[in-house]
Amino acid sequence: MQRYRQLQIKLTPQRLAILSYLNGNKTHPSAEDIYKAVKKQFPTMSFATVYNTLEALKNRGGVMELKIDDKRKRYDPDSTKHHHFICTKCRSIVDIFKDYKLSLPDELKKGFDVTGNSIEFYGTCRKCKKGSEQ
Amino acid sequence: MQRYRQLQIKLTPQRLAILSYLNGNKTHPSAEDIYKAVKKQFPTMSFATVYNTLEALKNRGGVMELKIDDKRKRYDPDSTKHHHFICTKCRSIVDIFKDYKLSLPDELKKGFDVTGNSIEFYGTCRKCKKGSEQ
DNA sequence: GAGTTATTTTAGAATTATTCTCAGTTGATA
DNA sequence: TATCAACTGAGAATAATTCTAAAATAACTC
Repeated sequence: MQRYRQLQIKLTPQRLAILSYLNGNKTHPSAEDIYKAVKKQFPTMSFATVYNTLEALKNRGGVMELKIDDKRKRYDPDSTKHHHFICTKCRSIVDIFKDYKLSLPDELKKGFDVTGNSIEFYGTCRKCKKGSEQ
Repeated sequence: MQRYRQLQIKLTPQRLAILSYLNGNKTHPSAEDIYKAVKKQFPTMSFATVYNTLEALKNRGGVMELKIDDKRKRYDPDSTKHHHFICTKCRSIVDIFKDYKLSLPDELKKGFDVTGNSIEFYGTCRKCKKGSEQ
């Protein structure tokens, strides 16, 4: 919870429930996933609160917004630099921790400042591969 | 136009106008951009036609759907393998043609089949960099 | 611990991108 | 040039997200 104090946001019970749901969560949930989970504890929870909290966290680096799903935004509580593998069969998302050193092609090197990059791998995950081999 | 015949879709005047707008277009337009542009020639053009055509093209590899913009889908008529640079100041998107050989970290290598990857670079583009140096 | 205040919560409305519907039209093929 | 599956288009439907404004409250001060 120390971590949350550092966020410098008002710690309401609703926000703590959202933070606790996100903490260590590797499923890359959507706003709706979060809403549904937290609504169990706080039946009056509204989407506005979910989105407000996510916005506040985003601005403070407490969560990353992923544009991986073309239907809805997904959120990743791990804001340390990493990439993603997306299974094209089951749509699951796996974190990839590896520091790829990527530089722009020579003709763009001058003039462009690169501050970061994000890689998405596509393919078949372990589970789906096993499943199809049966 | 030879290229379009190969797509095996019915070539209606509306579709030809969309194809002609997309052909060589490096702006990564949204459905609305396409709609507005083509509506000039075909005032009765509807969004349904734009989306139908994009769907048909997508399925045949004639266009790529980009999840680069968190507000709306963007479309890229260049479906050859390439990556993108997104300027965090002016939001412009620049194509990056370079074949980065990326492999998963060792612990994921077995079990995962990678069929492709997509890289987004973030930073300041040439124009914005120049602008801020004035 | 009580008072103050700026921030947050919430229900519901509003907005926006995308998809759907279905009647009327048309490109492609024979 | 007739046929028909595929396409167009106006508008309605859907779904994710944002906005609104009144009531509630966390955090700060004394």
